[in-house]
Amino acid sequence: MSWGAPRSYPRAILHIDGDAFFASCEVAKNPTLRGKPVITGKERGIVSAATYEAKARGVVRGMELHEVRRICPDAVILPSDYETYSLFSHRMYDIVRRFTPTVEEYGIDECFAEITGMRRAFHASYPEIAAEVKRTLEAELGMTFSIGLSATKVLAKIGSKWQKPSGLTCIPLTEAHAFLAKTPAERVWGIGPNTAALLARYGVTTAAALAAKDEALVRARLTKPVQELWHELRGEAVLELDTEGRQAYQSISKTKTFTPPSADAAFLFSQLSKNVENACGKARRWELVARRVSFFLKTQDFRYHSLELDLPHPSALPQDVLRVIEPAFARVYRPGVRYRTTGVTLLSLEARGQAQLDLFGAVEASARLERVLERADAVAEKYGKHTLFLGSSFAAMTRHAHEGARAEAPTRTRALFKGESARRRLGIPFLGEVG
DNA sequence: TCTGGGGTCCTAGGACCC
DNA sequence: TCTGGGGTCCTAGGACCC
Repeated sequence: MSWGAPRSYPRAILHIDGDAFFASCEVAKNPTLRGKPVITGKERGIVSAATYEAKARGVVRGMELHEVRRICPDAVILPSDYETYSLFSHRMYDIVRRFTPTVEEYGIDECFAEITGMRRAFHASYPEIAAEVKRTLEAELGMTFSIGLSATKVLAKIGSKWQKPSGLTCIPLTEAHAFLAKTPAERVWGIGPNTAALLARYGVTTAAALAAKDEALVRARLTKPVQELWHELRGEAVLELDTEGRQAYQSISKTKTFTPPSADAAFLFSQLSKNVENACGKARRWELVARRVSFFLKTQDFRYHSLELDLPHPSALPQDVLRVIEPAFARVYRPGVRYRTTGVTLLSLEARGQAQLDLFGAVEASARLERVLERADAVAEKYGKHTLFLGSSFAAMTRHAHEGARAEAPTRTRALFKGESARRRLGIPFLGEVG
């Protein structure tokens, strides 16, 4: 800024981050846990979140639970309770919105908030407002938060990470350089391992070095996301807060990793079929239909092989999606190659009601199926998710199925019903009879 | 964190079309 | 038919985030 010294806060943006959020929610929910090493993730067998008491004993994210029990025998290990975490998350957003309407919900445990121009209203400086937000959150939610205050989102993010837990780090532009000099490039929001490696080739290993780079070089050699970071690190806000929240999903995906990896076509297709069923179920819950679908197989060495396809008409029915994937499967699958993960993504989503009619009545035919699926969804809700599934998903539902399954082209999608008595009671036909 | 699941956005190159 | 240039659209894959 050649025209003068930078103002401390041309914009005032907070980044607010819940400390050890899932574990903290458990403590807030059950105060007798306070002060104890508490861990969530029991259902996965690895640590999802750990309180600072647990971290002090050497527990880290991703650690296996038997290891946790060895190094910290008195750890309280709990299953994840996402409904509670989501509730606390919304309470956090609502509290912050009492201070400013400009709040971006970003992840379950964090948000951005802009308080530019609000000093007069609060009769307080920006750091004082930030401190009051922090105090209020902690008093009302019973957990601690780490907050960063600066002129851009990227700088505020650096601030909230600066001191954890329960930190309040203010980075006025007049002092930004000292912070950036101590921030490794790869710790900047938006710089991952690949970009960090690229920057290192230009001699850039700290945030300060990136901010100091010549604009011409940045424009010519670096990607748009990095160019935006360059502006943000220099105190020029180019990433605006998104206060709209999620209007709709851009895509819905379901993936599954299995061990050991498999080269069995029938098994892999049945995994994809299950992915399709799950993704379609989510789409129907959101009353969305997809125009396109992509699926992938991931090899043992983490290479993706994928294909993106049009659906004949917008749909959230697994049968419609599988009819498109089935003939394309062979274009992706290579015999003899072992795959570790399958995945399906529904794309070009739109609200269910606005699906256009096509000339051949496919929509009407689907509508009949849809009614059946609605009943099936009701069964799932009542009796559990795996009561009812497509015949093509069968191998995936059966333990060790791939060891015995034959590697031949997947058969037509046919329904299979496990809970015969429940089916009769609810008057649900076999899916295959209807399709 | 040698690697789980669910997302978003960007980009390079090919196809297609004047 | 060859040559050239340039635009748009599509898609596979990359990169990053929580």
